[in-house]
Amino acid sequence: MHRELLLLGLLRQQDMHGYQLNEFIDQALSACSDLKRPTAYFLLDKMAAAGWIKEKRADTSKRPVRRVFTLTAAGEAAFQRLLRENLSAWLPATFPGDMGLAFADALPSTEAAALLTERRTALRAALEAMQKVPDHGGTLQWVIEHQARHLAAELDWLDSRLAALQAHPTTGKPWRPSTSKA
Amino acid sequence: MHRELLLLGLLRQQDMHGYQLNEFIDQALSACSDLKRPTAYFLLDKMAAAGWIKEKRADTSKRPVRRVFTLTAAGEAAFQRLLRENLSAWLPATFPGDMGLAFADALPSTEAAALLTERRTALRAALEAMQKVPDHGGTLQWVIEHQARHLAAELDWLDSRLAALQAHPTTGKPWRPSTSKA
DNA sequence: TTTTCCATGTAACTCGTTACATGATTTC
DNA sequence: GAAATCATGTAACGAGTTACATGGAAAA
Repeated sequence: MHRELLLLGLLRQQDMHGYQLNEFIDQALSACSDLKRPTAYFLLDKMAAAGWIKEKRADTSKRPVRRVFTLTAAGEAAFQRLLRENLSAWLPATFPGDMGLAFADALPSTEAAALLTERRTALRAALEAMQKVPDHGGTLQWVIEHQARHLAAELDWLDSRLAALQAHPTTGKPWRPSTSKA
Repeated sequence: MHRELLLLGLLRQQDMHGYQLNEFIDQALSACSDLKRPTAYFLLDKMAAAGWIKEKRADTSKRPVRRVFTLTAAGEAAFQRLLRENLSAWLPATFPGDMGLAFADALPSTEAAALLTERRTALRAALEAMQKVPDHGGTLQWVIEHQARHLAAELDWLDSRLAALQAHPTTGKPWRPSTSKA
């Protein structure tokens, strides 16, 4: 649903064609969405069929004939609905890196520490990259701040883990999946 | 990849059949994975075909004939590889709730505040639910702590946003997607 | 005896991605 | 004239989910 919200939100502010949308998402919104080109075209077609947006073919002087999309009244209504839905709900983030953590005690703690240090390096790089994203103002900036907070929390957590690993290296005694009945 | 890691990790500690795996994941690991039943069966078949696990049909006294899975040497190697891969990399979390934030300035700030307050309530509920998850010990506990930290950071951030919204209610001037060329 | 639990599976579908294909236009 | 850019699309695939189907055993 949040992909539709993204496209509607952009088109609401300004008529755009597909290529333009993709470019902007890639550049300015890479932190906040990973929408791919074919997916965007697919969704645009779908929303056009649903009557949320309408397209007009423009600029015959330009070759592949740009399809410029405009929000309809129905599209504006859908945007309002999706926006409220998204803002009011809390959707938990998923951390793919957690799976490794759960089984980290399968390794000697020195090796776990070494691997997590690698992870820390990658994390720092991501943090620095984020600080170079240009400010687009408005609540778009909220997203950047939001992510920055989480990255900071992540770094904190990693450091505390690493410190604990070095303070008292555990001897790798893994937990066991204790189901109620053996 | 992290789904395979999960199944391998569990089977490494103890032979189990599909139903058992699903049950455990649902109960103890709901915070850390959303692996569904049919997906688990599918992956088990795939990993059996790849030679990572082997099944033995057990307990003829019980009806649907349990398929008990055991890790092979190749499976152990795969587990080691996947674990190291996962621990050493940093995979960014995705926040589906961010999309609404980006367009929050489409609403009057009082309404945005009201909606975010709803979100806050849901978040608090999630936090309390997490504190009731039983302790399974080992680094499985790391996952719980990790998520708890992020939930706390999220709550912090939400509160700071809400405070800011109430301090100086903005007048809804949305940002615009400024591509380099108009 | 009827319901619930155990334990399996499969078919159809959605969503999203990768990779490929086209063709004109500006730039070197 | 070759290469990069603009702008579109499509085909094929993969992963994952929903919903459905089966049947015996234990419990009510």
